[in-house]
Amino acid sequence: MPLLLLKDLPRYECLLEAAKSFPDLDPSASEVFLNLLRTGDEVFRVADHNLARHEISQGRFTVLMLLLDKMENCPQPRTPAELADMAGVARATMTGLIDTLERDGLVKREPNPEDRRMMSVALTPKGETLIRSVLPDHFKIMAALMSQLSEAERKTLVRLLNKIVQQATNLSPGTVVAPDVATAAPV
Amino acid sequence: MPLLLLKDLPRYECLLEAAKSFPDLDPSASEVFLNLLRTGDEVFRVADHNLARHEISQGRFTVLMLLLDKMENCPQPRTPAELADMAGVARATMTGLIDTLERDGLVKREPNPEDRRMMSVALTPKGETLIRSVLPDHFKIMAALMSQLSEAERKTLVRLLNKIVQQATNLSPGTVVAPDVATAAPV
DNA sequence: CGCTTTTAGTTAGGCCCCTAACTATAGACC
DNA sequence: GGTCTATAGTTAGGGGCCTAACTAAAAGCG
Repeated sequence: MPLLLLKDLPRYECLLEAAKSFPDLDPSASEVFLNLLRTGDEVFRVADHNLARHEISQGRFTVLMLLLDKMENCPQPRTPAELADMAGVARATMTGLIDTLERDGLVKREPNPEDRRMMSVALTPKGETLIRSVLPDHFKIMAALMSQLSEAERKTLVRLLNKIVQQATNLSPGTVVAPDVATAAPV
Repeated sequence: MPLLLLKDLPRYECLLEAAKSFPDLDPSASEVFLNLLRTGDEVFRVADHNLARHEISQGRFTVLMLLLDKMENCPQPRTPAELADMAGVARATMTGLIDTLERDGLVKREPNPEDRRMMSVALTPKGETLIRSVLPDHFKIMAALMSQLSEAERKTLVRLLNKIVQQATNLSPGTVVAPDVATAAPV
């Protein structure tokens, strides 16, 4: 839904050509980058389109999934802050999500009597019914999307993706990618 | 920036456990799915964070890149409709992007004298200066993100991603993933 | 106890993204 | 020529995402 990046990926030859005028451009790295964003976007759209048939978005789906406590063995978030952390969004974003979910009667907020700063969020019966009705199709979608990959290929893919995530988290705190970035001329 | 999906990915064992109560759940497929979205999101954030230092977003960056005609050999979009198609967004979205880019003096709209329904969009000198100032860092970011992958791994990754994209585009038109989807009980 | 810092959550404002509906022009066909 | 359809672009309205600023409660500390 979100990404917006070159639906028609530039041809690889074009990247190689462009590399001549941009010394920093690494053609194969750019190719992976673009394909990764594009694939993520495409997969996201397919899953989201299915969820939309049940009138919920990815964000709402994620919140409901996190609150579904019948998933044994998984730690159970209860507060907006925990939900935001696990979903990887800002707390203000989670406030908005819970607002609309509560408006639609899918979750319920209750104040925590022990710490009056905190809220406790829980699924309503209606919310649980909805999320359970969506899950089978969602699982089928995921299985269908990956159906062309062997088990070995899936393992390889996850391993390579994790290498990138690792690198991304290394890069994200400082965000300084090269010495000259800090001293680059202001625009 | 956009995705929102389980920053802390559920443990694989948890998926296996959950598979017992959800027959449609394919654990390895779900694992790939979640890792793919998470990696795409993480990579997107890193790139976006860098672009933000130059006061532009991914969407704006993409539009400016598409308009930068010094990339030889690449077809040159000129109208909002072409830009929208190549960027993979709705035309209304492109209208909004061009609105803000024009407001900031980075692009310019001009009516097409031959077909008065059409507009022609072009970079201003200010826009070209900006995009050129951003590119070196952006290329470095992409290279850094992929620096842990060998050339062979990059090829493998692109190949596997393309398998998924292929499957996603197969699935997207009909979106019916299994026979019982159409006949599922309404919620 | 009172003051400061920290933490939970919300509010305010903005951008990106969508679909649906609308305006205006162009093209096709009688 | 006049209508009917198709196309380009915009507008309207909504959701999700963000950061920054705010309120309220808790916790640390003299």
